[in-house]
Amino acid sequence: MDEIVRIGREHLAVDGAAALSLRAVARDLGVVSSAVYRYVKNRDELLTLLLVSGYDELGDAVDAAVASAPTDDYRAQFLALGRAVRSWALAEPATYALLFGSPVPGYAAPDERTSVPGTRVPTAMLRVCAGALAAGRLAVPERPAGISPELEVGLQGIRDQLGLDLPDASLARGVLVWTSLFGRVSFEVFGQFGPDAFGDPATLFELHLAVLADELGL
Amino acid sequence: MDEIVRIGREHLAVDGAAALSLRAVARDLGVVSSAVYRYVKNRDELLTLLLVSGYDELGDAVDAAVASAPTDDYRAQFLALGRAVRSWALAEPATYALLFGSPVPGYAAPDERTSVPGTRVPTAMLRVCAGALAAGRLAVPERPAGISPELEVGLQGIRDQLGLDLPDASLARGVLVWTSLFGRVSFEVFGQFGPDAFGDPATLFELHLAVLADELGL
DNA sequence: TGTACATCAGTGAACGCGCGTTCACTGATGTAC
DNA sequence: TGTACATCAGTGAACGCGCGTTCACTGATGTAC
Repeated sequence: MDEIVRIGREHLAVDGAAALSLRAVARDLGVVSSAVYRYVKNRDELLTLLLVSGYDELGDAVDAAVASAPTDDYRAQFLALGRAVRSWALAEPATYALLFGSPVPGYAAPDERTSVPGTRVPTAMLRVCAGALAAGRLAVPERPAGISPELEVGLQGIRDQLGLDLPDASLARGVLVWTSLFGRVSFEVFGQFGPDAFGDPATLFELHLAVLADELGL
Repeated sequence: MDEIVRIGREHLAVDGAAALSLRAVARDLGVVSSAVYRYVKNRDELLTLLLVSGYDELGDAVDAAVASAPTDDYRAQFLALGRAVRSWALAEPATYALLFGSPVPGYAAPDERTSVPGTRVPTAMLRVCAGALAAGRLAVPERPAGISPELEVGLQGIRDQLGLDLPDASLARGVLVWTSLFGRVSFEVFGQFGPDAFGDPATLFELHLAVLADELGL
């Protein structure tokens, strides 16, 4: 039942991921704790369910945002993506923390169930870049000198996995912009900016997003 | 006793911050659990102690790295800072997670004890920029159009607090680079890059750091 | 040099709590003939 | 239309666990005279 997932997500917000308790979910479900075991194998599986549900919700929000921008305006698509990430994170801070905060101790996400939904955002971002490249609208940075053979293989891995044909320099930039975006959002969501938060975080975010778009070559 | 802090940090590594237990620390200390209360008021205070100890260790590492770069090479100072952050994070992933991961549920860090050590890294970074500016070696970006009055006040707050005279455009960039650096490091430390990690994360980090230095105007 | 006393580190028992997980079970609902 | 049976959702008791925190206490160490 996705009632379990819904309530689980609520509990994430109150207790945090590490303290997520099957018993508490059962309580809110109005059911005895052992009943939950009919639907969920154990606590780890509940976490996995929440993880996947979160990744999918974020992925949907991002895809919708990108799709709502003009098809030939790649910079606008990236800006929409960035805003969607921030909005969703601020709306769902607890689930965001589960996905992008510190790992839950003692829990390892099963790759086979999380890796696809977990890469939807970077995939969408690089697809925007690939679209811009195809349209001759991507500024490809000069190839940096220090690319090692191992790194070349790694970047090729991304290309193969996504089926996108971006040059190494753009891919490397893409990874930096991806992590920068989430770093920027995490600091805001997790309160690292301190109590004042620079007065106007939304405006500051717009400034930052524009810099990231430049950096990507859009 | 800083024996408590030492053991507490070890436990962070095994159990994570949310599951940090006074009893477990006492056990490793070879002492009955109630004995710890002679030194620490309660669990929250232990967390605060660990937080401050972590911030200070990171701050020391960063300051030392910056100081070891040539005084007139501001870009080298920034690169040293970035490498120090990454090295320390990889060496102390659990403490790093306490400082920069998801907030511990039910625990709010007391501002009066954490705000000073907590701002050492961004302070050091902006000091490098200020040095470069004074030496005429900082490329100040064009002032972005969208700076709101509230944001202007917020940026002025940073200037006042740090006693550094950097233009708004550089400060805004500084905040982005700061969050980007930690975002990039967090993804690597928290395993968000997936099992392969792009083949050669150290080289990729160097590439990224160079881009961030450019972005800062160094 | 010796005695009286205060300080202090650590003890051990106890409190009440919530947790994950297992197990044999009840009773309602649906299906087959 | 009616009966027999299988399926299935949920029950409730129990297990053993570790936790934070309080409390009255012991015994060693240090200080004052």
